[in-house]
Amino acid sequence: MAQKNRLKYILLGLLKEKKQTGYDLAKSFDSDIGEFWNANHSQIYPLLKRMEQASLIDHELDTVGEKLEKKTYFLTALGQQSFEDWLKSPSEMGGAHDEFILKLYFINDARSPLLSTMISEQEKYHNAKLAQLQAQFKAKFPTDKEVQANFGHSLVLRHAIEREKGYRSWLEEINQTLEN
Amino acid sequence: MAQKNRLKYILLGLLKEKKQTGYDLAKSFDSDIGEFWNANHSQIYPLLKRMEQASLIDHELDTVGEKLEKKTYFLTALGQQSFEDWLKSPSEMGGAHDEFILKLYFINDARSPLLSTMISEQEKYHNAKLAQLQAQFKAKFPTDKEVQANFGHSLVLRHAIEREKGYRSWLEEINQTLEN
DNA sequence: GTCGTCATGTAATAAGTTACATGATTTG
DNA sequence: CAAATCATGTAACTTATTACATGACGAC
Repeated sequence: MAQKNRLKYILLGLLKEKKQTGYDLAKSFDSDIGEFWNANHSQIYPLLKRMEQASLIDHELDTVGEKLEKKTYFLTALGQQSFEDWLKSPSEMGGAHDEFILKLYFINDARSPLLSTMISEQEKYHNAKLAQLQAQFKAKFPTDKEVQANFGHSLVLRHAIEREKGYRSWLEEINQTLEN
Repeated sequence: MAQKNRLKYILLGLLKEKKQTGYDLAKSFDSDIGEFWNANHSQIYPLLKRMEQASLIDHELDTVGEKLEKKTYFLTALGQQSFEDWLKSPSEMGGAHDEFILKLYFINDARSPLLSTMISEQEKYHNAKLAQLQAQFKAKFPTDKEVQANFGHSLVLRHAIEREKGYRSWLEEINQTLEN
């Protein structure tokens, strides 16, 4: 995808919240934001360099132990501005990528023997996912105080939870249709 | 995305349903399947060539009018097999790309003045989208007969509809939270 | 002292977008 | 006869994945 460089803005956003290393940034995609975007360190490190050349970010060198140097990146004024501009720009829609749905699209016979295993595989996955997200929400937002302090984060998690609930009920609906 | 060549399987699936040209295939992404994947003709034409070299598909030349030649592609036995194998393989999860949610993630102050316009922009879009999808469903699947004949298609559309409903109620939920 | 994690990079390849380029046919 | 659509392709570029490569630090 030669897209609109969304990763750049994600990194700016993450760095705006807290100055951190490329390694830290890469880990961010393991939870929360990972529900809606992903990136590997091999994509992040070169991009950070380019962003620094573009004066969007800068870094300081911190030494851990004796030798290990790490680069802690932070936003410049230009980076701040660029990020705000992105937030204000209209959001582009679409881009859902779901391989299971892709497959379903091609199964036009409701009696296909493939359906039952495919669906139960999905149910298993999405049930686990839902449980995991709900646990995550409870852990991160136990009271309203945490929600207030991280409103955006909470909304995104809630969206992921709603998505999974919707997915699950859609799968159930399919099962019911199949039973008739 | 150096992914798992999902487009290849989509093209195989579409060609399995009906032999058609690259141009036709490109148009398929304007509706239905476009809810879950997209591709341009500039990606499709070269891929068709490679798929033909790999003996997954073959083509016949049809002449339209006096001069215009079009290549009508169809599956080979190998292509059939490759497609069936894909259907049977486990589906990989994740890959939702939603720029609006990405932005929300970074708006951690519930009082941000950006929120209201962003949300109403989204409501407008998703309401329109929902209406469009529902109209599409009614047009393509007016009775149970059509659903039976194109079960997979109907499920995918239903999923898109459920997705939009979920999105809408999530946005409403946000509005309610904001009013307090 | 080794195993897991921290930490940073590059290279090769694949996938996807945008722009360039051309020409025929159909519809109004 | 002009505009929309049909039809096919290439080129340049960006984005993303997988694999290769190295080494330090911390905990047990």
